[in-house]
Amino acid sequence: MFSKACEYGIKAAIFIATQSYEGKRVSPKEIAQEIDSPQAFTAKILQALVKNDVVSSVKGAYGGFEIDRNQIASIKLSQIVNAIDGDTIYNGCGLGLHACDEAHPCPVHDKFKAIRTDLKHMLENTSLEELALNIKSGESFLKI
Amino acid sequence: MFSKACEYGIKAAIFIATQSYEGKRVSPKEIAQEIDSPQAFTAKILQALVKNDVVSSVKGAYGGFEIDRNQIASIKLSQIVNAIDGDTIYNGCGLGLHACDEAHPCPVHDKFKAIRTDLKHMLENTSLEELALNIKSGESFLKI
DNA sequence: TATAAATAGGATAAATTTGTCCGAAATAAA
DNA sequence: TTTATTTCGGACAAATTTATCCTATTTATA
Repeated sequence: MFSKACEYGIKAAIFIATQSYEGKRVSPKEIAQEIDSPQAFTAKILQALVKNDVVSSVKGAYGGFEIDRNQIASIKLSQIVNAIDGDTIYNGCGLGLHACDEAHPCPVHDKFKAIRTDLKHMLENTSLEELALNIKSGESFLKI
Repeated sequence: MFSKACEYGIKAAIFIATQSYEGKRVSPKEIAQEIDSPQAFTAKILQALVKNDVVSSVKGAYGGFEIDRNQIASIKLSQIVNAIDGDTIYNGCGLGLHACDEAHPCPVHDKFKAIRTDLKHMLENTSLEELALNIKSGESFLKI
């Protein structure tokens, strides 16, 4: 569904959020351990999240990655997915046609429409807050 | 959503079905032209569809690919997707966790569940017949 | 100011997916 | 039986994604 990079990005953002609630900045090393991902690759993905204003970074000693506590609730899954994979998952054609639309649909256009709309809606209405709180409460997990 | 190979496979199967209704066998060359795909790569994908009993092939002169007219209605999209991409799209974990289930869910487990179930249901209930008939009637298109 | 710690970012490598090429095997027709 | 045609299948190549490594830059603290 999503690229590996996007999976790591989502998990990283959730972990950073949980730590930011406690006023802690985290390093790519900690993040990679916590979400079971390759460290250097994760660091690259974090750069993309910083550029797209999903997380913020502080360079130098005592630096690290964090998310403004007051913004966690307003950050949606769609922002993270967009930052890394773009919007082709829920906007592109299911069969890869370049110009697929209502007037010129691919064979599965209508069939996919509902599913993609649901997916889009879900991504746009799922906040980092609820995902992070579920992790903190032990209801869900970032690895294994 | 699907791999390029899977997109080509779905379109190829639809085209073969339309031609099989008219008793015509088709070559990878014709298929590739009709669905706008790389010919040799398409031929490889056709082999996978043959192995998984989605289409049948006839070797030698006057050979080609075809689908038994009486089976077109009973072949579902899910068979094609399974033959090429496997079932990870609607069975694997949305965040790539190896052992994600109800008891040990990833943060998006429940959010994805409905969407993936819908996707699975759609793929299992969409027949090659309806897709091929829509192409024949000009309601949908395989390229551009 | 010097030092240590941390992210940024470019270069590179490995793995996977996508795509090509060519000879072997099969088959219909002359 | 020979020939032309066609799929099969293995080897190879290109492109993309995933992953690593190293240096530059930034910054808090001593």
